[in-house]
Amino acid sequence: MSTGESEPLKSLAGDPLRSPCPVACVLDLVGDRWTLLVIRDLMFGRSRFKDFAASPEGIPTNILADRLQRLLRHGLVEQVPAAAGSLRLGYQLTGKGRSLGPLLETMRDWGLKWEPATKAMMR
Amino acid sequence: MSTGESEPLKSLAGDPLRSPCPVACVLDLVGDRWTLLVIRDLMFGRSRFKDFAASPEGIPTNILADRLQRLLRHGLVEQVPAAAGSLRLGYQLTGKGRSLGPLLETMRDWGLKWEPATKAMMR
DNA sequence: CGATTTGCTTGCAAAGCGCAAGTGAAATGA
DNA sequence: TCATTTCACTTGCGCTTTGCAAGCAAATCG
Repeated sequence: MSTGESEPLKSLAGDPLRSPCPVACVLDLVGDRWTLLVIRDLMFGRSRFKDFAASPEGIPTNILADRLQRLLRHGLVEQVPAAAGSLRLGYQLTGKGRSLGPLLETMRDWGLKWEPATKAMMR
Repeated sequence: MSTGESEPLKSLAGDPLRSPCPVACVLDLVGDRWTLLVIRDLMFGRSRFKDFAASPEGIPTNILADRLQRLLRHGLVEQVPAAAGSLRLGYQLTGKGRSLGPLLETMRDWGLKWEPATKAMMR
């Protein structure tokens, strides 16, 4: 049966997709000025709220809290004990999150090539 | 001589950089929900304002105008006559803009792998 | 314990976004 | 040629998001 109304597409997390385009879908996840910087820090092995907040770009703490929630919701990040026997939780990338590595590398290489004022950090 | 104040880094286009990180620099250029969709359309050979506006994501025309200006300013896009003998102008990618191809492909592949509701278009 | 650090939340002003409507120049067609 | 339509924006407006500062309770440290 058909209603004549087409259902809006839904992402895995339940959010409506703007279109079936995979690029648009990725942008709905990480298409802002901060999210991929947090993921970059996670790739470097950082795991604590304060570590992300201490990065040189200076992400506001309310934005950081929001982005971490969003990454948890979408399964890019998970929470683990911050240290052995600690009550606090830290964050780490899931397989899905880690698989954004090539995307970050591609962005890094493009930035290095076209913006001479930038420099890659090792660690 | 030194003032004790460190100058804020500037991008090629003169905007201040948030940090020397090439990833942060790229995000300052294309880190939003629309810019890379316009570049995607340009990669597909589209060149006119109305073509971008007609894409299924439905970019608002004021945002589109703003993003095209910004892409021009940063040298990712240039203007050319829309047709032979036409007074109107169309847009096309510069070498710098076209070199974002691998980034879009990486995003597309990630989206296809992790969001089953998406589908790549050929042309 | 008391002091400090951490991981947030809240309040607020400013900026950006999204929708709809408007505008003037260019192209089209009769 | 001249009316009509299309195109490429621009404007206005309400809403959301952002960014900064301050506040706060729980966890950790000394």
